[in-house]
Amino acid sequence: MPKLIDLTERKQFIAHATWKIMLEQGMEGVSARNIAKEAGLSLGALRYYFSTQEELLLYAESLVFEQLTEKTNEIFQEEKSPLEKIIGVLMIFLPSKEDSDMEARVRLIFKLHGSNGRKIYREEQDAALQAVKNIMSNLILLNLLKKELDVSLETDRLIHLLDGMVLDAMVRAERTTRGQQRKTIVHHLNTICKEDVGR
Amino acid sequence: MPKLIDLTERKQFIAHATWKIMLEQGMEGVSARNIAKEAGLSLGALRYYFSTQEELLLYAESLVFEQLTEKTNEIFQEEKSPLEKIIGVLMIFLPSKEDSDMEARVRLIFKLHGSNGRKIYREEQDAALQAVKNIMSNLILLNLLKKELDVSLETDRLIHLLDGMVLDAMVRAERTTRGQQRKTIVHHLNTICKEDVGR
DNA sequence: ATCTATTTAACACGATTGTACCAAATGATT
DNA sequence: AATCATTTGGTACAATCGTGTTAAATAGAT
Repeated sequence: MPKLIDLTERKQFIAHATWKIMLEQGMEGVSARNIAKEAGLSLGALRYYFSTQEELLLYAESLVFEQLTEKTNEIFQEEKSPLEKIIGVLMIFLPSKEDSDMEARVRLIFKLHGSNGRKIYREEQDAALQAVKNIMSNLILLNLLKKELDVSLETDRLIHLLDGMVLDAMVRAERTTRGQQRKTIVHHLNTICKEDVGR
Repeated sequence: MPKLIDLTERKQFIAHATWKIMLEQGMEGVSARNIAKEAGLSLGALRYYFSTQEELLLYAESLVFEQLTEKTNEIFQEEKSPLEKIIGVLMIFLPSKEDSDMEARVRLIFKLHGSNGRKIYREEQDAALQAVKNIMSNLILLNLLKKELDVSLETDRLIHLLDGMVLDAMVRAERTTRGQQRKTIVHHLNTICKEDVGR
């Protein structure tokens, strides 16, 4: 009796429409009507999947984490050198005009949005922070990190650099290229690693 | 016949009320009524100083630049070592729970807000970017910068680090201390400077 | 064909939005 | 004391907001 519509697939579709509005109009534009229009649904249909706006936003935010984490895991499973994997993972969180994925941009909007109101920032829900922590652990295990470094300080510095680059890419969309981003990342890794990071 | 109310002082007061709302409720909370209530004014009074909401926002944004630039100039005129000045300037752009100034936080909100719609990001209106550029110039003139470095890349890396730290301070307000911020800044400067940066 | 879960459409409600207009109040100048 | 530009408070409007309710339409399983 259930219809053939995959419920989670539909919810994801709506969440993606929400992301698009967040990117084009900011949080001010996130209204049930705007989202319904963007998704090509009626108000009632939207309300069928998400009974309240807060529920929709929570889902849209958790989906960012899920998709970014999945991308990260995929890269880690590829067959490359450890450093190439690390670079690849970091690039996931950097948006550019060359790729149309929204996760990286939306992550930053949600991160800043959390600073308002009473909603608290949950570190374990920040895919980028978790990825950076993993990367730092790997660098230690591989004995690639310069010995005298303060690991927690370097972790912070890397996540801050990442967030700053995302903000820059969003603000200067057309002027930022993937190559420049990679160059910056590689250079930063070189300053904290013993051996020369590839390329 | 003009009344004794200083017009620009009044406009600044309203702009500061706007900042407060931006910090507490985000851009979604920025409405004429909210601002009027926060400033203790009536709708009509608010409209007397700013005939339109866009005009108010433009003024509030330009005021961020003005006040941050003024703070920067003040530090540069103090009698300290060049490196202490540089550190002091960078700290201006880092908010913390210890200081109640809003400029640094509001700057980031405006910067991200500019990514929506067709409003373009103007580099020369980003007080932090201008400060970092000045700092890099000074480092070169003082011959403190490591020679092999790519200056424009290091400029980017520093502004990105700064923006990332601001975002972090806003999101993890209570957990970030001024000392940690200074430590991070000093460490980063040490990685790009020849001599040891003080303290 | 019938049943049932899913999906859509349409409308109503109170609240809030930006903008606008106007009468009253204010205070320095005459 | 009289004058008048400046400043303020109050009200009004059309539009949009989130939410809720209702009935109709749809489509797959039986």
